[in-house]
Amino acid sequence: MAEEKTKSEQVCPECGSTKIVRDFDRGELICVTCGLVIKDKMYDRGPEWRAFDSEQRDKRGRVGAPMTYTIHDKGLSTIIDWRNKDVHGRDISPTSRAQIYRLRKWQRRIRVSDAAERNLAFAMAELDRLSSHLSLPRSIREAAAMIYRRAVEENLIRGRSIESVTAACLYAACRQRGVPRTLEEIAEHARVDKKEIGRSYRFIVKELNIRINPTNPIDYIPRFASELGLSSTVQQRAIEILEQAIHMGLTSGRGPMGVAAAALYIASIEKGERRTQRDVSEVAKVTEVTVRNRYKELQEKLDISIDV
DNA sequence: AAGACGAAAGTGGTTGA
DNA sequence: TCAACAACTTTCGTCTT
Repeated sequence: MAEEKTKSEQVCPECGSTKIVRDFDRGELICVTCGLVIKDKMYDRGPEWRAFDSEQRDKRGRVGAPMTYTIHDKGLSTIIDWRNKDVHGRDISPTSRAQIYRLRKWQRRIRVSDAAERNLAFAMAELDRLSSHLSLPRSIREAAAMIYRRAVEENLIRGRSIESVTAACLYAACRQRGVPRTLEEIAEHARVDKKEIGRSYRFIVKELNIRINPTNPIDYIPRFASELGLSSTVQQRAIEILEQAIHMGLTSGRGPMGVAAAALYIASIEKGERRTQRDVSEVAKVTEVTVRNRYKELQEKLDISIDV
């Protein structure tokens, strides 16, 4: 996983350090000194052009998914009808008739590629919208776009909505790069439900032979920890616990988010920054019961005792 | 009163015949 | 295609702090 990092001018609220890097892969700002995740929302704001006066601004003021692309042709394409008559109803001479035939032929071709283009344009816009809402870095978008194009080439879109497929591609890209975004989070911003996205996802992954590693619970730790306002000490400990758990095979078959939540819960108590099961379960999007079951399990198998 | 606990029944997805 | 299955959820009553 490539980690692009650049300096920024921000000051860490935790330790006052100015050594803050931007992790584009995860869409997070991270303090190097104390490990605090400062902000995990890096929205892609606005367009890439600059406007130098108000007239230009008005002309270029559209940002986001161009919804009109969904409407067939926007009514702009030329129509050459099948009759060999000109606008006055007179017959067309044989010489120009041949020309008209050629025109018809090309028009048919153009219309087809037009539809494909429109499809792609809509899909890309949707991809941009989604990844921006989810604060995903460019690299993920590119990866998702690549997958989408392959899906189009292999005719995998037929029978599925563009929206569900784009969401599925995005999720696949996230999984591939180990960037922690859950299917649920993607579904929140997509206009399709989770089930539908999941179905498209499985289909595409299978058909395109995309190799995907099982989700690593450790990937979730920084994000969950920062949402819970936990220190880097706790994070470290949680990761330690998870490494042991993975080593002992306690994570296979378990939902990665449940395990991550449990590890954080234990770590938070150990380090005297206790969070309730409910708080932890909320950010991990699992139930308290699951957190309980997982943490009991970890506690037993790893021989961790918590004195309260 | 809030948090933690655990039992029991229900849900959606995977697997193997 | 169907049934068995494990993980997870929902719900709810009880105990603890």
